[in-house]
Amino acid sequence: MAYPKNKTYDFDIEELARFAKAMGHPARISILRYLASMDSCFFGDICRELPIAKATVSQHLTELKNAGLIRGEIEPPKVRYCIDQENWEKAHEAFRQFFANMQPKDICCNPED
Amino acid sequence: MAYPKNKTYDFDIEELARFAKAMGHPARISILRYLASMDSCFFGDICRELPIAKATVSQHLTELKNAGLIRGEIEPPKVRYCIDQENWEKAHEAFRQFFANMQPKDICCNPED
DNA sequence: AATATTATTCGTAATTTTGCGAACAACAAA
DNA sequence: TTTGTTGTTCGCAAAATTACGAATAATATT
Repeated sequence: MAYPKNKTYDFDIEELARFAKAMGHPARISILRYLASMDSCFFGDICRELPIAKATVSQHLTELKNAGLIRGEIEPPKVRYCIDQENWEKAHEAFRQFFANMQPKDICCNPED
Repeated sequence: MAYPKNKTYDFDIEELARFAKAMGHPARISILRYLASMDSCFFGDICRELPIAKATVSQHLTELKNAGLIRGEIEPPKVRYCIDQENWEKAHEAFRQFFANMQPKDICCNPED
């Protein structure tokens, strides 16, 4: 049995999957892209960029925070959000390595194509 | 819940989210990494690498196929799987651009850190 | 024809995700 | 104190995800 059937995966794999999962929704990609294009902004600014209710935006922000990709700071009565630089770099590197792993090939599966 | 009809996102954003979502599970990351390390292999080989039932592996493979990241070819009585080179490159480029978009910053949200 | 191998599909269940409006909390302003 | 602004949380519902064993299909072997 090549892989012990104990239902776990290596840390690197779980970490990459966690980052990918956090990015696995267009609203969250939109949020990240928006935040990445500036220093920081308020919840209301993000909300105005998205075609969904504020309650839902708040939920997506929570998921991104839990994944470590963004941070939020209370500035009464507003909340300022920004990219979490450290984990953003971690994610960047994880994806970079993942794709770099691909070996060059001649032909795959389908020689007739 | 599939975004309500009048609430959509740009194609690029949806595409990146779709790739990310497909990568958002450790089993699928494992499969992709395994396939990326070789030319191609059979279902049984993939199955042996994972700590989950074959029915579940089959489901994950279907998701990766639907996302366009892999392909499967029947070679009775086996099925040969491989990375879909074209879409893999598309995904690679999409992630690369996404992370490249980040502007360099001095300090974010938390000057006291 | 009967049997073995390989992988998908079916049926089902538990959990998570996505979404919204309403209610709420915290603070500022009038 | 009352009102307004900002954003989170609550309560709920629909849909998707993840997982497994059993059944099935397709082919090769005996």
